[in-house]
Amino acid sequence: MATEQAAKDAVNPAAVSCADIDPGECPYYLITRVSLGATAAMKRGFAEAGIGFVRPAYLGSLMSLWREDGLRVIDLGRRAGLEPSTMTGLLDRMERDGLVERRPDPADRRVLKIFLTETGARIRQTVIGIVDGTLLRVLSGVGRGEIDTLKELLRKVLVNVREERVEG
Amino acid sequence: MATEQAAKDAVNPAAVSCADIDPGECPYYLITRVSLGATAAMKRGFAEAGIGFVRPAYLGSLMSLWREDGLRVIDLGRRAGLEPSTMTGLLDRMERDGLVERRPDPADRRVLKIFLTETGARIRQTVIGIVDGTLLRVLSGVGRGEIDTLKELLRKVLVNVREERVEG
DNA sequence: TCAGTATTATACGCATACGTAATATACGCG
DNA sequence: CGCGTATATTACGTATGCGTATAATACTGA
Repeated sequence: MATEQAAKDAVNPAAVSCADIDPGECPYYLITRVSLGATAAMKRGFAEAGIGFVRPAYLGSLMSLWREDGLRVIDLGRRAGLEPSTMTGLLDRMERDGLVERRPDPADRRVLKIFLTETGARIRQTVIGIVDGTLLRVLSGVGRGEIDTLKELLRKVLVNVREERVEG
Repeated sequence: MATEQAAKDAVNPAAVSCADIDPGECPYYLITRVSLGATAAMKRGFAEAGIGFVRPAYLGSLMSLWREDGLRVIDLGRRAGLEPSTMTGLLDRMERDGLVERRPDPADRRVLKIFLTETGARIRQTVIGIVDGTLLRVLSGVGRGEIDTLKELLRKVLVNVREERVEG
């Protein structure tokens, strides 16, 4: 029956409950610690490659700019998944570190367009290599199919948390 | 053959590469955004339940103290997965918000033991209910077996990033 | 005993992220 | 045209986390 199938596939409270208070069993604990640990691994990867001025937080913006240079602050934030107010400080640091520069848009004086510097453009392949290498290490022992599953599940959760935000 | 099996199970670079620069395909992007989104959802859950003074960052420490009250700062940090220097500020805020208190240990004057206040102990069931409820929403549409898979994969990754840290 | 080392917690500076408020500019409608 | 609204960005305060340095205390071996 459809009902039985639905019940079978439904979330089982026991599978997500943190009532027994074992961090290793709490998805929230796992996600946040993995996120912190992966960020630390990225930071170390950049430092060891001699480009410690590239911070993990820059990745979303750099990736977006490598794909399309000269984006507005707000569009860059949308693609990186960050609030506009977060972008200000981030871009301050990226500018300080010589990766991007802000240029006014003559067509709309409210707008600043973000452009890669020569350095920001040049490090592209190096950075991608470090990100991929770090992911290989962090995901070592996880099979290819499992990685696809992981990505699929995380994408689903990401949709849920974004809807949460909108509803509120 | 063992070799063929190993090759089959090995991480496929194509599965983790961020070279095509699509955030939705990059596990690092997914993990960090899900972590931020889940934390925001927890924060909202507490606020809506009228206990906004409970912050998501307190969860690891609260869970540990509900299990065993009177832990030292360093042991609390180990269980919550946080550095000692991070614990100082966290405990400052938890103390300010009336959830815990520091008490000297007569047996070792370097040590401060952390105890739940009456409030900190009383909110236990409420907090666990909100955490579980938030996880149910965030994981809605994800089947029970998938959640177990997700947890298993995250635990494996967590081990990897912790080894990374030690080796460095 | 006491000199050297280890442990515990904190202090401080920095990075990263959010929300709210303020500022400057653009746009739409009468 | 000009007024009210919308948009883009920044400013500011706060939370959360790390690393390094420091202070106080404990331990250990000669």
